[in-house]
Amino acid sequence: MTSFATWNVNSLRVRLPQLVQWLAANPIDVIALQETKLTDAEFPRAEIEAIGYSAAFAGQKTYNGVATLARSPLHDVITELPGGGDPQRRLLAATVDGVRVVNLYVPNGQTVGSDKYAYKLAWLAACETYLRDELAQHRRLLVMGDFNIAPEDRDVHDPKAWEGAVLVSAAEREALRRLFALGLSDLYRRFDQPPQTFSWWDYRQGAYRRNSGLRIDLILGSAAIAADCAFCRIDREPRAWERPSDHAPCTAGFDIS
DNA sequence: ATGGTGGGCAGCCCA
Repeated sequence: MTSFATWNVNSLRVRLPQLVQWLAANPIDVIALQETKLTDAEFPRAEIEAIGYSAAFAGQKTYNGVATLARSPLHDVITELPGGGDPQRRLLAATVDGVRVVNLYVPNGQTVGSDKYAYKLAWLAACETYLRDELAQHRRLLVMGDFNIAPEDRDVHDPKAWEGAVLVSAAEREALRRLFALGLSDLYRRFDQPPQTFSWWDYRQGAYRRNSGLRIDLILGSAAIAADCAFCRIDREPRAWERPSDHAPCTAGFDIS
């Protein structure tokens, strides 16, 4: 079994002890991290190597930042969407053990109609073009990260309250559907799952305690790797730890022959 | 309640 995970840690500096704890308890081969909020110079490489992982990272000061940790070497690393021009560090691709792994931190979008929302949709369109190319080159492709989009109403604790809002709006879901249409499937939905399972809960108003969450952290797989997927789950336990990230880690396991 | 909480960095930005 080879296991891949994704986790928006909301500051790797703050969450490093929790990451180390979680990796000690879970046999993870590759983990994609988002919102590291560290420059590359500040990346805790020694601490990561000490627990047996190599790392590739694309960081920036204060905001965003992605990193991919792996027990095997990371090859052919890409740190931005082709064409460049975006100073925000939101994408990191690497090949590990024959699997192309794309780590995404999709823009939040703030509110429908805002400049940040337009940036989100433009970013997703550029990402679609990029992923089409990656799919043409790699039979086994995983795209995982914080998509900042709940794919369907069943991924939303209160669809009526959220109707039309950012993270669930029709244009965002359509952009995500276009990624699926490339030949990527939401691995979580390949299995029976308990209802009302989410990956993110707002820090405010006791959202986690009330399970007022959304499933916005996803693992997408190309057909070849999806066929080998044995499980996909969300581990909500770390969200209940002291001083948690607002996101839970999501894991997919594969029988890769 | 155009609030609420948390991270980062210095009175706001961003989620």
